Amino acid sequence: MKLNQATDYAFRAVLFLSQLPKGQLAEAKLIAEQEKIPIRFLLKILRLLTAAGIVESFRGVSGGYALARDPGKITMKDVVEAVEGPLVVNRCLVAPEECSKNFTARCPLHKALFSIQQTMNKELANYNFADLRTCKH
Amino acid sequence: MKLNQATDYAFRAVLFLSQLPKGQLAEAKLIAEQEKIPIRFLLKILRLLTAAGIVESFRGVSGGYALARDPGKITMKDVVEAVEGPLVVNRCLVAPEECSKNFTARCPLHKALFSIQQTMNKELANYNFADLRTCKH
DNA sequence: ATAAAAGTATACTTGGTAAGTGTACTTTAC
DNA sequence: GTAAAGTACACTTACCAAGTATACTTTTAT
Repeated sequence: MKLNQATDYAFRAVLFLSQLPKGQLAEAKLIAEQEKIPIRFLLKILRLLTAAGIVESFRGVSGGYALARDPGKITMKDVVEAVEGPLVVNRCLVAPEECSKNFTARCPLHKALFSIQQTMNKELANYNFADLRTCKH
Repeated sequence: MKLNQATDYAFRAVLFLSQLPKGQLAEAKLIAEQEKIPIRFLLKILRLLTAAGIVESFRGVSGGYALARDPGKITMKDVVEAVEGPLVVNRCLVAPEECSKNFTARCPLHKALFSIQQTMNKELANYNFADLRTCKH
């Protein structure tokens, strides 16, 4: 029940970009150094964030990365989903055939876990990077 | 960000025991069959639950397992912690030296993740097995 | 007393996945 | 046209989740 390391790095990278003046790019190398993230691993993560439309990448000399939209419009949930895919608290929630009892909707555990997952998603969606940047919350 | 399979099995085993008349034992073999859990794996999980004081074990012929206390006093959080240990949403929350920025308390991400973890714990503690047994919630 | 039915202890296996690397390629500014 | 950026994808390594094996102990019934 833990977020993975890539997600943690992604949080830091997005927070870093949130702190830049609007429109300014940062190269992967700079982010990696500042946030102490292995560069090649960061590049991979940045591609996930780009694919998800959270950051924008610019190739070529003096290229780099910037947020693709206002940091107030980027939540921790967005970042988690970009890196790990949708949150799944228990495999029975996504694969009923994995459920040893498989009567999904009638299983009280299933219902409880689903509700817990919803809470988790709501909570993650509560934090946006404009607030995080300025240490609100 | 997923609970592991052992925890899922533990939920089912505890729910099963919650449904027994008070004081009645069930052998591991019966639980395993009913809940479709590999027996040797279940035995291992039952030992964790026993060590945590959630179930009570009785050895010898006509031994078995029973809840160690009222199902209303056993929450999903208790079970998760018995099997996986305390919930840790991000490793920086438990190992500041793992945090690439390591100024723990001042890191806005740290604060956010900690608060999310707290919410998660509260939510898990909200579900007890007396309610789950009767499909409340 | 002893055999059978239960749980206990501990070590092992296996497969998958997290985390990180390597090599080769493409785009763009100068 | 070359150097500085990002891209693509394959590979490695190590750990850990999930499950299995072997040997042991406790208890009850006969």
